[in-house]
Amino acid sequence: MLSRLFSEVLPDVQRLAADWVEDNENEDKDKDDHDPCHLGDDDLDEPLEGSSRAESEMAGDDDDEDDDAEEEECEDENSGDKPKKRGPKKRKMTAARVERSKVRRMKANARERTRMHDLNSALDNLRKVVPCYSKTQKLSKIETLRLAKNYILALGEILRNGKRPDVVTYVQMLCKGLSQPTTNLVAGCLQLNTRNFLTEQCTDGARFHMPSSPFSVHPYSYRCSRLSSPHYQPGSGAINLRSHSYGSGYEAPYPPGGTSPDYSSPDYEGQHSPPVCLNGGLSGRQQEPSETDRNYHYSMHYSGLATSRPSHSLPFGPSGARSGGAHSENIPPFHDVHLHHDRAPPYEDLNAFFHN
DNA sequence: TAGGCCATCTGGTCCT
DNA sequence: AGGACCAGATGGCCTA
Repeated sequence: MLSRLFSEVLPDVQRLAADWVEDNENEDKDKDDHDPCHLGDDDLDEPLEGSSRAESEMAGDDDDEDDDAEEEECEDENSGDKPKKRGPKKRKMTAARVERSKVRRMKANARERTRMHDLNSALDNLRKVVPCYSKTQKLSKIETLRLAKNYILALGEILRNGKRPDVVTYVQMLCKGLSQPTTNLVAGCLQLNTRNFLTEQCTDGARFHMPSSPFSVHPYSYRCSRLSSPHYQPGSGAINLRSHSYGSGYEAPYPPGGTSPDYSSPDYEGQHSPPVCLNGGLSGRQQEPSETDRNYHYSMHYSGLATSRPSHSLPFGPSGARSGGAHSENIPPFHDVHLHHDRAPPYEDLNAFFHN
């Protein structure tokens, strides 16, 4: 791959290098006739000089002897009346050296690209395991990290308390510090009307009570691979998401404290069949849904999504209450308001969530 | 058009 | 010495 890249680019690099050297030499003649070994201010090769040989060998460079000869010549001229400078010798930028430098830089660039691709790949994997996964409308990197952090804290809080929070509490925990679009997205994924949600947040400060969710959705009624769990009673008070017109591109979060997605289960359709739908009121980096997406899109409407209230005004903003862990003093108490899930989640299930 | 997000390039630093 | 990692700069794309 790299070798192919080099073979494709090398001729251009050589040509560019030759041009560059030619230009440089012309400039040198204009302003530095007295110093044939002058290196311009834009001599970017200096810090990378150390690795030149290995890479020149890689590039099949045969000009090293010439380079050395030129260096010697250069040093001889320097050894005149000027005092000798310590440290590494300044080397003249020959065409071969410029070429090697560019090859080195290209290799470094390729590595950096690969590294960033790996990083992005890891971020994609993270997006798949945090709430609201979407193939078409990805969370930004920073929002993914924030949501992941909140998700971990929320799950930890559930573990600690042994109780499941109501959906509003859960969403609020997830949305701490998130941008407005992401907050909308998360709330939408939980099928929560964000108008109520946000109003509740802002009128009740860091502590809040359970609002009446317009959908009466229990947070643990998301698609769950372990519906056979004795603790789960499908269709009992919670929206059966399976009967929904899935496909907004969003993946609901796994039931917090409930069950883990069983990727091996045929029931679990992974990230490809999101459970809830939004109406496009998200203001984030949205892409036009594909025709396929539209087929199962927008079955719900969140009229309150386009609120102009900045996210940082929310009581759970970055400077506001924090959740989870030892810094949970502002965590609202969890409420169990749904009849069919009003018992603490079995810890086996919780553990299964982390070890699926 | 401004702002957000992203990919890429680049040079510096640190580590093995 | 070479690679990994990092942060700054830059330009493109998209959306409000």
